[in-house]
Amino acid sequence: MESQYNPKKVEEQAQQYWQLHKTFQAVEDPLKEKFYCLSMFPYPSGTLHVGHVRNYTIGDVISRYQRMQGKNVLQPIGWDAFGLPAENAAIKHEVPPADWTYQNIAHMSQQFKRLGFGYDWNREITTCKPDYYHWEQWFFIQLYEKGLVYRKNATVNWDPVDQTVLANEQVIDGRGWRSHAKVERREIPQWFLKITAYAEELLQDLDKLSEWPLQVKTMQKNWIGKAEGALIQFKTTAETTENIEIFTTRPDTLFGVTYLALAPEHPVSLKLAEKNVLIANFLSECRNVKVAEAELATIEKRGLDTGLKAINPINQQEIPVWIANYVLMDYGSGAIMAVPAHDHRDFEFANIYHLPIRQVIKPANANSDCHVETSAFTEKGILINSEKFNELTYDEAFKAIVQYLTEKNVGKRQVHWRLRDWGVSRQRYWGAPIPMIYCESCGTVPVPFHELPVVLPEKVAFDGVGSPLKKMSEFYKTTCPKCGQAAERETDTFDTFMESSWYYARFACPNQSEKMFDKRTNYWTPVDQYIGGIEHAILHLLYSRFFHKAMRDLGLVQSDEPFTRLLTQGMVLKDGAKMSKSLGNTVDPQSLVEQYGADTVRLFLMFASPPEQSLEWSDAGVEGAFRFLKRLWQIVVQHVGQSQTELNSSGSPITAIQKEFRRFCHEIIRKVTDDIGRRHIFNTAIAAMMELLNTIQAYHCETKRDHMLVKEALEALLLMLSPITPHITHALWRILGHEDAIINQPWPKVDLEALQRETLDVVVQVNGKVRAQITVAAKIDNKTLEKAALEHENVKRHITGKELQKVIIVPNKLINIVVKENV
RNA sequence: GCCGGGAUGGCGGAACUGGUAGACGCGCCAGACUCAAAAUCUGGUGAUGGUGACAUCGUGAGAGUUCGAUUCUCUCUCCCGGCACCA
Repeated sequence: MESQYNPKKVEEQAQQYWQLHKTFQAVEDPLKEKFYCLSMFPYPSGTLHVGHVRNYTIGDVISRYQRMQGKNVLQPIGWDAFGLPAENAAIKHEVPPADWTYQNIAHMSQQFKRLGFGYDWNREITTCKPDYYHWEQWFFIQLYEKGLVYRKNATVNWDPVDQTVLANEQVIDGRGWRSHAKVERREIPQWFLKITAYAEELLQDLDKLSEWPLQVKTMQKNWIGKAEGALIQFKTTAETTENIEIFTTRPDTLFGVTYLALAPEHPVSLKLAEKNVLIANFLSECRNVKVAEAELATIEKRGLDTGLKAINPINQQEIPVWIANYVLMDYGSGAIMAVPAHDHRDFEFANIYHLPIRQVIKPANANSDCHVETSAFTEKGILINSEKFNELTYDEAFKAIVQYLTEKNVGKRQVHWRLRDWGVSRQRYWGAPIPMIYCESCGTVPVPFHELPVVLPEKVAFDGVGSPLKKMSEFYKTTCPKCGQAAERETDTFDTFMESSWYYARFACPNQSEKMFDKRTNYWTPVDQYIGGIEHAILHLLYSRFFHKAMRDLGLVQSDEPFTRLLTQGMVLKDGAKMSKSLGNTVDPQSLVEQYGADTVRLFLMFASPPEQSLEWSDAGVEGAFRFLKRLWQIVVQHVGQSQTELNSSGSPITAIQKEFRRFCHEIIRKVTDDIGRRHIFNTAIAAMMELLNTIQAYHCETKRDHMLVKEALEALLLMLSPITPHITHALWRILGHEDAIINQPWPKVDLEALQRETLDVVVQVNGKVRAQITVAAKIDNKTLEKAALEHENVKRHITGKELQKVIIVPNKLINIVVKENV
């Protein structure tokens, strides 16, 4: 027996045991309740960072806890291996993206293993390998054949010097990161998935996700953004341009419209620019803004009066038509009716260009502030200055005005979604090839299933100027599957969100080479517990939900939603900023593991803050976790070494101290079970276990019964600690004398009888301030309790000479005596 | 700008459903052990006043509801995440 805690040795031995016994190999067993626990798979960026360790420790703790509850647990791991950083590294180090990626995977796998996570490594997935993206390409074609895929123009950031498309991240202050040239918005044809076909279901089914954090559901709801509104036609005075159609959620403000505003990319804007140099110049200025909503929403509002006039269909008033840089082409029809009195953005714009502001809504109640001279009044209220619609409420006016417009055939009610279809084309090399062929005579033809996968060549020279695929005739030159004539492949690759939208289902059958999924997928899916960063609250989780529903409609999976329960971990920050390589504020978990061992690092990360909160990293405190484990080791070793002959045999009945010790021990089991099992809050569970160890340490062990009680407490402590620090508990369980490994033990049970107590400490307040604490019999009635409280010296001091108003009793906790000064 | 979240001792955090603010840990202070140091152990530790019992103040700022507010409502400040090509 080791008298000193040696983490390295202890951890190697435990890991060897798990490997030898294939402990974490998941086997489908219809007779056992399954539990699929998944942490979002990592991008193989090079080395693990603290955020990774936190994420995967949470998953491992939950997996091991569920295993102790008797579940058949699957916990897989894989690599989200396509992506931009590999291309950057390729340029920097002159190494093909594939080589760099595989090296990183090899290194990070070792780090994972050293941390002792209970993964089924047989199911490892690497998304940049053809056996994975084969089925992504296959699925894409399935969607294409179902009409859920189409091609249209979309705007990208164009670097005019490097002649390449830039990611938003690569545009810094409006300029390309390498060339420093001003980026331009440019339209190019791209492939889209019709996620909007599922908008309604994606919105409705949020209600089914009872075990998702409310904040994530709210964000998704707002992102999908179902808006009831109206589509309204405005005739223009020029005969050459067609009508301008706008979408609004506020048809009740139609009388307040003082101008129309078009997006710079609006067809009418483009048409006007053809004949007008000023407009053309303005449009080209608007092009120097990167493709990001945050960018458009924060730039200085600028506009140009086109000279064109439009007619308000409700009152035939003539209003000017402007082009404005704050109008989004992607939302609604790319044109808006501007109501400066009742919209913040229109108000700001109208003030800059001295456009009229006409109030048509007044507050419904007197409490609201409404001063349209100084700011827009955006609340829903009562109509004024709106002719026959005056005095109507929002709901009445909405109905009446839309009905009027419908009758005149110039408008109609319309449901509008903020959600846009998902553009999946990327003009990059390091991604899954889009399996499409362009034939001059047959048009666009999908690659036949038997020719899949379209394999991405890995041995490439990568210079960063455009995709190497566009220069590789051996890749893009092919023949048309329909007519057999020479044709060309699509050289764009998929958005990497494609790979991460279905990997969770593939983990059930990663070695299935004949089809995307098999019956094992139905056994394991949906994921019971999904864990990942809060930064994925919208995009990744929404895309996965969409894929799951689309897969269901193709008969590939059986459930409606991919992830039953979701835990969104907070960011790991250092010095108040997100830890990232670019900021140079990363902490290397590897050196901590070498210094203290994996258990200490795992324990510290789980103890430092609750999982959903952001974690401010500090080096201090790791030492404290290590001290706790050293102390645990010492106490177990001492307990085992305690000679039985030194102990008095205890024929006497159980003492009050022994009873209280056991009560405390079971109270802790109850709390830790609740914290880990229900609340998923590990820091408080660990705090409780630290209290238990403190209590065990302070307990004087004199009799054989004492020894038994301490043993019971230590065993419970090791079992409860084992999901968090699996290695040290593996060793100490053996030291306590157990033959079977702790990994096979069930979770400890609370003895409800042990929890019973005879006395209670009750707080006594006078007018809400704590004045005393009294110890009373647990079964005390309210009258006796009140009497005891009133008799306490300090309470008396605060109530004598005052009039007793009432007494409030919170059972088993608190009594508040409310008194009033006698006047 | 819009959507979502956060702010509690010197620091990380606790207080779960409106009921003792500061559990647990770090740090710090004192003591024990030691020739000495490290390690370890014991005690103390929100602020102010008081020998003490105790009292007053105190959860980003300001208001409100309540017998009672870190918790609920309103207004504001600062910080973090997302905004569709970072993953």
